[in-house]
Amino acid sequence: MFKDLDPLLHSQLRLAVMSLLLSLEKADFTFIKEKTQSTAGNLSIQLDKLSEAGYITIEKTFKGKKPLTTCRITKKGIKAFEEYVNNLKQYIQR
Amino acid sequence: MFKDLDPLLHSQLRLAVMSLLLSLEKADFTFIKEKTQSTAGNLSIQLDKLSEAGYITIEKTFKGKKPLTTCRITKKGIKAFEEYVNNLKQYIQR
DNA sequence: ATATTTTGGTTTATATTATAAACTAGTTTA
DNA sequence: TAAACTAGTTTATAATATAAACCAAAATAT
Repeated sequence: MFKDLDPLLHSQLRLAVMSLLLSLEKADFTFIKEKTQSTAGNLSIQLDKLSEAGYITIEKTFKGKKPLTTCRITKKGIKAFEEYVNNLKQYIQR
Repeated sequence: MFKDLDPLLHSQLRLAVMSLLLSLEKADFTFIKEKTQSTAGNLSIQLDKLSEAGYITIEKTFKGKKPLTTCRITKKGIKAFEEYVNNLKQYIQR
């Protein structure tokens, strides 16, 4: 009846990150932080978890002299997101 | 951009309970336990939290000699659920 | 030139939440 | 009458989220 919801995606911040990346090709740390209104510490940890799971890639470079962390969603991440949304529909569809 | 998701509803088990009650008028403990595939202990705690928040009512009676715990969703619960779903749409709508 | 603040993060500690295991009280079945 | 089952609750532990503290380099102000 109720399919399990991927616990990695069933988190407000991680879901927001995935939602952003899904429509954006790529996004850097600061941009994601602003859009999701998260603290840097929390975002850092949640990005690591998504990366750890293979749902996003994290690339650390420099823009001029400043560090730049760029995130992208992976195919695996897109698939997981879609499945999550499908499962979630069972819970919220009236 | 991303509205906060009511943390009380952003939990797989509590959301499933609310989803059930929304379409069912009332449901007893054992029925909810079966439908949600949850353990009694976890369900007991999550029902208390929903009740504590005023999202459901819990009525304890007896069916013959056995205890019977009946749950119903409240108006406040329905409203909270609808708002949760609305907010959630920002995250999952493609 | 040097002290102060800002940027772009990470790490560590703590509070919250979820879950499992153990327990209670009474009932039915063997 | 002992064993097992029903219908839960309570307590302990594991997992998660979050905040606070920290770090290094760069930019800005004095």
